[in-house]
Amino acid sequence: MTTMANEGLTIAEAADRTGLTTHTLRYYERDGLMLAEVGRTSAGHRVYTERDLTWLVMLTRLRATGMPIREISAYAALCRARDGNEDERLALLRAHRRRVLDQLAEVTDHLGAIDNKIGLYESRTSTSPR
Amino acid sequence: MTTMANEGLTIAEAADRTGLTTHTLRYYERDGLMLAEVGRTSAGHRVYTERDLTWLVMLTRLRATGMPIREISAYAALCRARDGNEDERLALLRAHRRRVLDQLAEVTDHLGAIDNKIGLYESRTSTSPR
DNA sequence: CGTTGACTTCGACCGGGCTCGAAGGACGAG
DNA sequence: CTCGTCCTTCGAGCCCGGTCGAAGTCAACG
Repeated sequence: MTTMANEGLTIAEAADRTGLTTHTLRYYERDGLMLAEVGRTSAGHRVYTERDLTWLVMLTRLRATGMPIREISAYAALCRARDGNEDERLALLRAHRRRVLDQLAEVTDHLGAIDNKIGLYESRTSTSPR
Repeated sequence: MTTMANEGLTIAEAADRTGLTTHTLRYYERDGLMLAEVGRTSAGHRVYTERDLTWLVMLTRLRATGMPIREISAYAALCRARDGNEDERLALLRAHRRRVLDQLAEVTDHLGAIDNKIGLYESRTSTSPR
């Protein structure tokens, strides 16, 4: 099974392209993380569109920056409710952005301290820096 | 019970000063994360020294930058084995440093994409930026 | 002395985020 | 046909990093 029709990928292809596993894709869908219902073939097999893929990339970014599944689910629900809730979505994203920035700053700070420690070891042993 | 003797804190004081819970402190100790055996009073109560506190701060930094418990345990073990294993410790820290840097870069990248998304919403709704 | 209260150990449990396996259905290749 | 592959659902299991509670001990205060 290569492509199906053209536009419309199998779950395996979607997994390939997103770097997620088929198990994870099904899990995300179950948990209401998809923006829109994932299509099915007559046989009941999932069909992913490019739109789905695009969302999965965004979803992956949100996950990779630490947004909890619950919150992504909430965001997806807002998007699904085609309403004038854009400000809510925006607020959600902005709150996330803030948290990520804070966390970046914190990690950077900790990293500095770790670097100091590394510096101490370097100055005490024969191991040359870098 | 306030201070005990002077220098030498109870677990509750150590918890206060590190921001960890007493449960977590005991858990860390059980898991071999401490640099040196934590002292005990005659009654069997833990006594934390300033040295312990200093290490707990470092430990917290390692955790906050994502070093797994296992690896911290390995590092602590190296430190406990008073040997010429400084190069191993250094290697461990440098590997961690690398991972943290990579992760910072990745998160920053994802954040950029999220910012773009935010920008789109901002340009589409009445909500003012900032 | 008795009561308080902070401590001890031990082992069970929790929440998040997957990860996996069993059982069964479709379909194309040979 | 039959085989093999890929899919389906469902529910259980796993790893991590704590988190909690029960039951017991000890020192100090009144």
